[in-house]
Amino acid sequence: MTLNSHDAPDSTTTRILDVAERLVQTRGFNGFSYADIAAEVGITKASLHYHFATKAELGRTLIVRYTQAFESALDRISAKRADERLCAYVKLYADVLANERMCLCGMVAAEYGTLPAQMQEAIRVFFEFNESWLARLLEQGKREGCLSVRVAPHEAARMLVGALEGEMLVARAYGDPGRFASAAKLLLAQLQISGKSAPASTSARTRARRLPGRARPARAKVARAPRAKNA
Amino acid sequence: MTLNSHDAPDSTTTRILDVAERLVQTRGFNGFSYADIAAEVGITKASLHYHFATKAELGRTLIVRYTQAFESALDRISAKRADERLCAYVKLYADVLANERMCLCGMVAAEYGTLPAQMQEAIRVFFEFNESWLARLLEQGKREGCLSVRVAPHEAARMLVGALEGEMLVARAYGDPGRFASAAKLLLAQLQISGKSAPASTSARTRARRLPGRARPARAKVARAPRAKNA
DNA sequence: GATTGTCTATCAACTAGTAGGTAGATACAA
DNA sequence: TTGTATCTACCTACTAGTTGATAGACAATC
Repeated sequence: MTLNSHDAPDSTTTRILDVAERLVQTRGFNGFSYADIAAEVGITKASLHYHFATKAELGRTLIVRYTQAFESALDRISAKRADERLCAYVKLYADVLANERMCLCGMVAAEYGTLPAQMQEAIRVFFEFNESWLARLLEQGKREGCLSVRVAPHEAARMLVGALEGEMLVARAYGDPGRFASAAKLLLAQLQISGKSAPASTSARTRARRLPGRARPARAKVARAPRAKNA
Repeated sequence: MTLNSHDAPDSTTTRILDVAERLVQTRGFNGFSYADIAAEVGITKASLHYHFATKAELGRTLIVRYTQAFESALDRISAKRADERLCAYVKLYADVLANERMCLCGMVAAEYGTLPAQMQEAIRVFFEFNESWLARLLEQGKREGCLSVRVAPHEAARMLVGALEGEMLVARAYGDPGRFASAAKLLLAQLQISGKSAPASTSARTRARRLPGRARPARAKVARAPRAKNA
C-alpha cells in the first residue's frame, strides 16, 4: 500500500511513519537510518522495505502526510476572525516546538540539496500551500479591518513563513520555546491593530496539542550521534 | 597544528577547511564524508585525519572560523550610521545566499541534536555574538534617532537573527535569492524611520563579495545524493 | 661536509561498523 | 491459491578512524 493514509491509525505503516516523522523532525532526513526506525517499531529492516521500498519514498510520503495534516489543522481553525486565526497559525508552530521538534519541512529544507527530486518537489508544495493560505488570511484581515497589512499580502506571507521557520530553528538549538514565542510576538506585532486583537498568545506552555508534531516527547534512542571520541 | 588559522591562505589545512565549509553550507554536516573532502582536496582520508583527528574537531573548527570571519566582517562595517550598518549586516547574509549556500551556523543548527557537544557549544556562541552585536546596533540607532526600535533591543535582535536564518533556508530551497531580499526588506521596514534611511538594498544581484561564504560558485561534485533508484 | 635525528606531511592498506537494499522462505488469511 | 506481512540471512558500498611506512626539510653533531 505505502502512501494511502486511510489505513488503521496504529497499523504498521502508520507506526513507521510516526517514528520516521519524529526522527526527521529531531535529527534530519540524513540523521537516521532504516535500522533506527526498524528497531523502534519492532520489525526488521526488510519488513520496512516492504512498506516503503526506498528511503526516498518514505521521505516523500512523510512530507505529503505532514502537509495534509497541516491543511486539516488549518481547516479546523477557519471559523474565527482573521487576526485570531493568525495567532492560531503561529500556535501550530509553537506546538511542534513544544514537542522538541523542528517543523518537518523546515528541517528537510535545510537538507534540500541532498534530497531526491520527489522530496524536493513535495517540500515546495508545503511552502506554497502555507504561503497562499496566509496570504488569503492577510487579505481577509485587511478587508475586515482587524489586521494592518501595508504591503502585498503574498510578500508578507512569504516573509512570515520563512521567519517562523527560522525562529523555530534557533529556538530549538537553545531548547527554549520562549525564544520562539517572543520572536513570534514581535513578528505579529507589526500586523496587529493596536487595542483591537488579543495579544499574540503563542506561549509554548501549551504543550502537545499535538498536531503537525504528534507523538510523545520521548527521545529514548539518542541513536547514532557521531560517537565523538574527543568531545 | 589544526585549528590556528594563522597558516598560509592556501595551506592544506586551509584548503580542507574551505572545501569542508562549502560542503557543510550546501549539504549539511551529516551530508558529506571525509572521502568527499579528501577527493576534492586531492589527498587521502588518512592525511585528512592528520590535520583534523575527528570529524567533530573539523566541525568545531569550521564553526569557530566562520564566527571569526563574521566578526571581522562586522568590524569592517563599523564606521557608518546605525541604519546603514543594519543594511550591511543583512547584505552579509544575502552574499552567502548568492553563493548558493546556507549560513553555516543556520545549517548546523538544523542538525543540532545529532552533533557532538563541542560543535553545539560553538553554534550557540555564534548566535549569541550575532544577537549581542545587533542589540548594540539597535540601541545605538535608537539613540541616534535613525532607527525605530519600540521593543527591547535584545528581543528585536534575537527575532531578526532567527528570521534572517529562516528566510535564507526557504529562499535556498527555491534557488531564489530574491525571496530573501524581499523578506529582508519587510523585516527591516518596521525598524526604519520613513523618509530617512536608504532603502533596504539587500538585493542579491551583488554576487560573491565572498565573505562568510567564500569560494567559487562551483558545485562540481554532486557527491552522494542518495542514489534514489526510483526518483 | 657528511651523518644523524626529529618533525611535518603524506601515503597504501587496513579495521569495525553501518548504510540502503535484496533474495528467498514462511505463516496466515480471504 | 493468491496476496499480505513478516522473517533470516545476506549483499555491496560506504562510514569514520587506525596502522605503519616513507619522503623531504631542517638542524645539530661528528
